[in-house]
Amino acid sequence: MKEHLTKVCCRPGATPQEADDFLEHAQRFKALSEPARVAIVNRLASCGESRVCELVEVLALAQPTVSHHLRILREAGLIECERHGTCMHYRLVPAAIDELRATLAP
Amino acid sequence: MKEHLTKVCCRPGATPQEADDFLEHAQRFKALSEPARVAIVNRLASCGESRVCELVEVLALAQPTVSHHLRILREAGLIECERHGTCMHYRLVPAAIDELRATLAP
DNA sequence: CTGTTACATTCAGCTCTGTCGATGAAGGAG
DNA sequence: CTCCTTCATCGACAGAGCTGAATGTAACAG
Repeated sequence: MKEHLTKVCCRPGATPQEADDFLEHAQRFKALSEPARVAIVNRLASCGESRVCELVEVLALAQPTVSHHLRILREAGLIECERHGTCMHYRLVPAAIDELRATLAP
Repeated sequence: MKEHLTKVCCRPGATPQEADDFLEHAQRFKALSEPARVAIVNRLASCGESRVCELVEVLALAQPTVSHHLRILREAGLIECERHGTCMHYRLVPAAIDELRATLAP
């Protein structure tokens, strides 16, 4: 798939670098392509930090499902976590959100 | 799924309206969750307009596949089209891109 | 040590989605 | 009218992704 997108623009210099960018940007957007994950990001943006058990209660989803979504957001670099005793505290990575918004700029 | 996301934030006023927003935002992001569609948007942003046959050549994908992606972007409101003889001319809807970027604002 | 709490991972079922060949529809060209 | 070009739609298949029960892991209490 990736190598199919190597000559995408009018200008001659458009090549494999752009294909990588398209793939990377798509992966970032895919992390936000699920309502539950948008809700998690919204919650973290509002409250600053949340534990997993709080998100489970708020989203009304099973705990493994929430952990799955948190993993996807974490691997996309949009959120990060830190242990506090037995609890995991999740929070946004503002720079990643800014970067994602920048990819939509004209 | 939608009704699961009705009590997502700390503040008491967070309710079904937010659930709808999460679903709507997720659908917009999903439209950009595929490298081919990111490439299409990038192409239209660079060139202003493109015909389908041009996109087929540039993306190296089958014509039904390209039409499929164009349909998803069109139904998401991110692009629009117009007939010119036997050709369809596709272009971006800048307002939709702006709105999408606004949903990532703090 | 044992037990408990909080979370991650594994596994299996199911749905959704990307892909493309075949076909259909619409608009010129002759 | 017929033929050709351009694009949309249909149908089928394979792969990806969401979901949750069961299980594993880490940290703390006693």
